[in-house]
Amino acid sequence: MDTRTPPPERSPWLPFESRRRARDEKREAVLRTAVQLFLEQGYHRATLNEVADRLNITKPALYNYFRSKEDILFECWTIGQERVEDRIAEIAAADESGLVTLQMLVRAYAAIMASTFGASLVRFNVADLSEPNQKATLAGKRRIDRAFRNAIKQGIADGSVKPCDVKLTAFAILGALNWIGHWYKPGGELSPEQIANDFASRLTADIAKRPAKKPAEKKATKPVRKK
Amino acid sequence: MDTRTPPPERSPWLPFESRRRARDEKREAVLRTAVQLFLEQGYHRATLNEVADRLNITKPALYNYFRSKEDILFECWTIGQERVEDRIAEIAAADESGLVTLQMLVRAYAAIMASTFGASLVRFNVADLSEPNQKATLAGKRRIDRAFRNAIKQGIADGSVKPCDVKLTAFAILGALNWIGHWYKPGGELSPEQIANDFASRLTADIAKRPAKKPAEKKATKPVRKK
Amino acid sequence: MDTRTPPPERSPWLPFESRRRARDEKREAVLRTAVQLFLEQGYHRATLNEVADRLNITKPALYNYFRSKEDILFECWTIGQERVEDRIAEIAAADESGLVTLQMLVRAYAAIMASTFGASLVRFNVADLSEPNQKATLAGKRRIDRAFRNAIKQGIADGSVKPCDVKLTAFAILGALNWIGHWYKPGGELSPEQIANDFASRLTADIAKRPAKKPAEKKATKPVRKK
Amino acid sequence: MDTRTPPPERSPWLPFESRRRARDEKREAVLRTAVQLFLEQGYHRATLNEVADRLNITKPALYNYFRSKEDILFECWTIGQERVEDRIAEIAAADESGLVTLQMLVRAYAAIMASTFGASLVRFNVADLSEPNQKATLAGKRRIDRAFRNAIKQGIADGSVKPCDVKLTAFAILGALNWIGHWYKPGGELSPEQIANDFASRLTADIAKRPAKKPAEKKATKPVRKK
DNA sequence: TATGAATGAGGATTCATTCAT
DNA sequence: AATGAATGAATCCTCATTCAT
Repeated sequence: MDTRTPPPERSPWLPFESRRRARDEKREAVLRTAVQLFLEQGYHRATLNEVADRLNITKPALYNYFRSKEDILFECWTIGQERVEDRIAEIAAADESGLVTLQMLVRAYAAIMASTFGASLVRFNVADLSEPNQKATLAGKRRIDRAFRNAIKQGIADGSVKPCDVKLTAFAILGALNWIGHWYKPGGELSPEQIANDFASRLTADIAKRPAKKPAEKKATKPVRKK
Repeated sequence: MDTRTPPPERSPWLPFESRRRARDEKREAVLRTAVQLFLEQGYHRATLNEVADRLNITKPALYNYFRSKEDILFECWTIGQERVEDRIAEIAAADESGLVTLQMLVRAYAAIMASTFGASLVRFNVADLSEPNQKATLAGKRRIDRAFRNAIKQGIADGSVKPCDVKLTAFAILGALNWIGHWYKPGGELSPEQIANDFASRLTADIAKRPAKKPAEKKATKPVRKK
Repeated sequence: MDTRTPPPERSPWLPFESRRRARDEKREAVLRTAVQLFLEQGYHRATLNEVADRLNITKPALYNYFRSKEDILFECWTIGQERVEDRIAEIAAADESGLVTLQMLVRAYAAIMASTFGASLVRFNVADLSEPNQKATLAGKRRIDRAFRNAIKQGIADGSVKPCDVKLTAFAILGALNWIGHWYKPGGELSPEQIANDFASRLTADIAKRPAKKPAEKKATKPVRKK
Repeated sequence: MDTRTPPPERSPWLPFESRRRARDEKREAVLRTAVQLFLEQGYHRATLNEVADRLNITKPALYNYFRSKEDILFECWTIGQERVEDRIAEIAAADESGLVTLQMLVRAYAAIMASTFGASLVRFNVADLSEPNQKATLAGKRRIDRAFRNAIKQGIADGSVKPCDVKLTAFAILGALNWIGHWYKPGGELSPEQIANDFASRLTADIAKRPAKKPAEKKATKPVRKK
């Protein structure tokens, strides 16, 4: 409907490229709108009609980009999940001490929880996904869990974290973090970064061997002995 | 099921009483079944037919006890909420120090979160309630928030709690607690009481002025070194 | 249901009689309440529960007096119909001229239309009755029609009425009368009797041979030549 | 669906136009079917399934054209009402004497009553409409009433009508007319036009100052002095 | 790619009616 | 005679999804 009459001197790939890009942009727009609506009203109350309306398109048009409503739901969840996993990978690559790693995880995860796609991780209902997608979801959740638990275990091993029940500790920390997805409203007193920094120290205070004073903003600089 | 064969000296009210009791028992049975199903499948996927089936009655029979599906949802929520508020009132009446009060709140709330009606407090979607019921729900949530914040404030005032950001502290604690409603499965390694006791000390460790001895479930034992 | 343990000194008939009377009174009360409600809300919108509520009894109690909702509807209609037929018979027995008979019919029918049971004759929907009852209803309507047409025919024959299309004349008169059942509200400016008298002359004015001066209130005194 | 192969000189709007037209035609088809069914069985007994069946579509398809069953009911009523009001406006514009105006109203209204949409005006139950629609309905009925009353009043004023009780006269006339909606069956001996003409003279005979001899068919030719 | 129209599946709700007490 | 509880049948309506254009 657009790039008709492509100027002959341009590579024939460009229109294709730009077309793909346009398509991806529209896909994303749908997801952004949908995740917003799902969070506002819940997955079931939100209708595809409403999603389409907000985008000034019609309902069937959505099916050019997604196979089903559930597909949209799952992709929203996936985006959040990928963001988390990317950060986890980055942090793992930093190869810091257990405590510092944990603090970095907390900070990163807190920030994500304050975003729409992040909140979708904890506010969507797994039961609304198809069986295969449920599995993927649960696997993802487990990976996050594992990242936190591993950091704690490592911390205990490297002496940066006091011995403690790893599972419960991880649950407590993740619970506090996930809750952000429920109470955080953009435009409040605290920015996501402030919350993230506060939680990074707060949630690790009781298990840090050396009273982990506010870990630095951008980087956990505290020279806790590297593993 | 009841006082059939009424001895002649019994009050003529008994049949009435027993009928009322039977009715209340049935109401409760419906709520127990419904809350279970709602937690398993989510409010929208769960159908009244399924609720009725599990109770070996027919769908319209439910309407003898509840006005609508939403009514059932709200009553489930109400039961959980009342349990919490009852405990809050009891704890407030105990008139302990801020820290101890907070620890008692944590312990009580954690235990409730590990029950079905408790979990419904955090796993149901407020958007699924009618406007007036939404208001009631939010008011209830606020009262819980306030109870925790007040305990923290009081603790700061009476010196049992370190100065801290009251709001964020409460959010962190409540988040860890609410998360129990998502991960706790009956029959796991830890009993609700164990979780409750663990969290009571864990979640207050970093803000307790004097090494929060593991507040006794029966007794506070662990001499955790002061900071 | 029966005369168990009849008090020995009283006639065994009296309790039975009075019981039957009580029963009949209740039946009538149900009908009065029902017809009222049916007229207010329409047969389908009116529920038996509401009928029962207004009588301070419960819904199943109604089934002691009637076999079904439709039964109630039909009996309401029957009462109205009987009232009409009784008057028709009386008037026929008076053996007056065609015109006078017609005027008497109009007056009588108008008054009935201004009553609840009368209005039910024209405001209930025949389609809501069972097949046999529909037949009875239609037969009744036909008898009324016939009474009016006969009076007109007779009037033409005896010279008290101008020659005219009998069928259309009857339709016009009955239409005006039936409409009363729709617009008459008790407590208005005009009493049923006033309306009845007015219509008696109004609706016959154009077909009366001799200008039918207001026929007298109690009796159609106008000495139209007797047949 | 049609105008494929658009001749280049045709407006590009045609496909749109034709689609809109198709839509309107379908809407109308639904209304025609529905009004028929509602008249046959009554609004409540008639189900949307049956309406859809008669149209060879499925029930939910109806919701492309109407918001609810009641919406359909109301639109049926509206069509009838508009037909009446259009004729009223035309007749008012003719600016004839009161008597002639009245006769024109009677003739027009009688003809409409013999149509399905006209009959729906008097055979549907106002109580089946939503509150706002009830108001609209009643307002419409009042406008019709007023048209008739005004004609009578004007007739009295201009001397073409004998002094009389305006309200009762209008009731009598409208009653006779409305009754047509109940008894008229297409295919009977009399055509709607015949009925209309008959009633036009019949219902005004008793109040016409100069014995209104059969007012002419197309036009009230009787040289009643123009106002 | 986008749309209007249509569909199938399902779900909550209402209500007359019955039954055991 | 009356009641509370239960039922079965039905109906409206919603919505994700598909299809022809």
